[in-house]
Amino acid sequence: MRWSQSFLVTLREVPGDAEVVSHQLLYRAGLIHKLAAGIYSFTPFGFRSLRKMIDIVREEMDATGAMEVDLPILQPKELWVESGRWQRYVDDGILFHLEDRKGGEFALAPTAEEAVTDMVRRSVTSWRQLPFNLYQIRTKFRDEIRPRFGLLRGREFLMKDAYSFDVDEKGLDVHYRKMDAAYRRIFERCNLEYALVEADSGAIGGSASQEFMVVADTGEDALVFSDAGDYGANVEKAVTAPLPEPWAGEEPRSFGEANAPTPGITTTEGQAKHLGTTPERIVNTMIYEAVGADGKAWLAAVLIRGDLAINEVKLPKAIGALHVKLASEEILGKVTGTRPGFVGPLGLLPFEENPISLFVDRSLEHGANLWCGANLEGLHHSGVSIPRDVLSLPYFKGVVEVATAREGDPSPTGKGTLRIRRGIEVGHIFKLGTKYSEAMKCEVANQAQKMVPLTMGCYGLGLGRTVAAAIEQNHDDVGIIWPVPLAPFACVVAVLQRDAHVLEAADRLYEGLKAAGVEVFYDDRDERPGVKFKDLDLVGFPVRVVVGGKGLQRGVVEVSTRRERKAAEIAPDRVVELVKKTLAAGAKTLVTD
RNA sequence: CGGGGCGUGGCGCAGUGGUAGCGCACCUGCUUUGGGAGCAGGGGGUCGCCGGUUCGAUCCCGGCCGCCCCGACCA
Repeated sequence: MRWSQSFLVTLREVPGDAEVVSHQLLYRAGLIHKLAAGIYSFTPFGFRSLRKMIDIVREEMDATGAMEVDLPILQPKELWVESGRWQRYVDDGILFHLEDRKGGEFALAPTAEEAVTDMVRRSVTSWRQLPFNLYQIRTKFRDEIRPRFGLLRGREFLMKDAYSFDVDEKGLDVHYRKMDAAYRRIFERCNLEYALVEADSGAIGGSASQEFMVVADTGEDALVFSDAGDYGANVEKAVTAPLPEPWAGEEPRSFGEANAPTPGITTTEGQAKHLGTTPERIVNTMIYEAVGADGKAWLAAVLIRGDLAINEVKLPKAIGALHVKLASEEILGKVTGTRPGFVGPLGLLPFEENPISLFVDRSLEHGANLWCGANLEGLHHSGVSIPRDVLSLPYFKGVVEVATAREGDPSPTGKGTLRIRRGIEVGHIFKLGTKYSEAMKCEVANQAQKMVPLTMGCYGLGLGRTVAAAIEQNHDDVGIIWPVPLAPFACVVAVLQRDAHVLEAADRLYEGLKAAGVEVFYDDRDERPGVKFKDLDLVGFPVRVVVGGKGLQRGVVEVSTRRERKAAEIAPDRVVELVKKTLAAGAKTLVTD
């Protein structure tokens, strides 16, 4: 492909709405265009990279024995009502939905569990037809509350989604491990530094789930790792080993003998300072409105050490609720008689005739000689002992583990301490179990002639997002440094002068590389050398061949890799061989012999 | 959904109650040609949309739409 005949337009300046580096570079290199918030076009160049991503994913999926299918994006509401997801997704506002001319409602699918389960249940009747794994690579739609960062969080995006079907959990394990291995190969082929973390399975539901995260400072997710290398989790899911207890070995003092005023001081730090203690000794009491699986609302009080924060993703599961949110100050006032800052666990009033449910975070289970709010404006109780004063309360319901993991906390594996980094979620694999097959009656006869719901897994991988993540990890201050497998073209030939003999030499090199099977682009534009160098660095061709009059006089052209940007002078007849060797080695450094 | 910001040529921006300007990009010519050239000439904008105030609105006011950031939320 010659530049002079291609549709490639680079930008000198960054469009104002591009915030993160992958977005800026995709834009400047002329690979994508924004059509609306979170909706992007791929140019021919951008699409070449996306296509390579597609091919890699397809190859690795096929290699596992998974079979490609094509499921509709436009899906009838009834299917989504059947699985129970319609209301939830509409309420959350994430589902694009529309009506046909007769008033029938449809969803633009954000995932395809329903569609694939429907197809399977109509075709499969016996365990003998199992197992299998079906995947597709198709556009998905999600009306994200806040699309951002270019391809990293779009409302329309390309995703590979796979769904495995087994007769039992054991079969699911096999599929899950295969997908895990395939994902590792995919991200390794893309030259990505990635990490595996345990994740919350969120709205899709199910038991085990793992996220594949590309480590990048611009990532939207916080990841928790053990520095011993044996633990990783999304911060939403992360747990720690029990924290050191500052009160260990102390004799519990009696309750309330040193009650102290804390007038107008509502922050934990402020109170600790005022009371001459540390935040670890302050009990924070948070009142939540919880909604249970039966749709009933109730109130929960959760106690946590003052130096810790409650993880509101972990909380619902821990206390047996579906959703939680912090109670309004009005409700808070009704059950505690005070305002935030002075709430404590003792003497909490029933709410609408139902006693409040009290939970204690593990960090406080053995706590002694603590301070807590007195449920009176400006007063704290002293000498609080959790086992003595709190665990005995009639509305105490249990000890839970709901603290947010922090940098430096001990790893739950017992080895190492936790570190927090940021990452971009590029893949997510779930063990769904029978959630959808039960809801949608997708059953087969097992060997004992009993009808059983199929055991499912689902495996998502964001393709555009992975391409963007690859740029986040592979760039410098002048442009993209494509990993060879994702580069729009592996190699570029640039001609510096349009003199006949120079052009002729460049043409010959370009044709020679093409004939040798190298994916080569040819910058044959009538531009000054400086312009070309800048553009080629920006677009990020892994290997560059520069043909100029001065070099030709000495019988050489210049070859370099984008990553090193160190040129070597090479005789033209050796270029094809060296370029091929360099590309085969990943184009990190130039192979010159 | 709460808070903040922004909509002016392809991109980045300035500006004014009296018919709109700069830089980059683009076109033509000449000179140039190894890291975003110089000079000269030129084309391109219903100033997001609707309404109001005004003799007159891109500017002031109201509404709407769109976009970006922070937060909440979120496979």
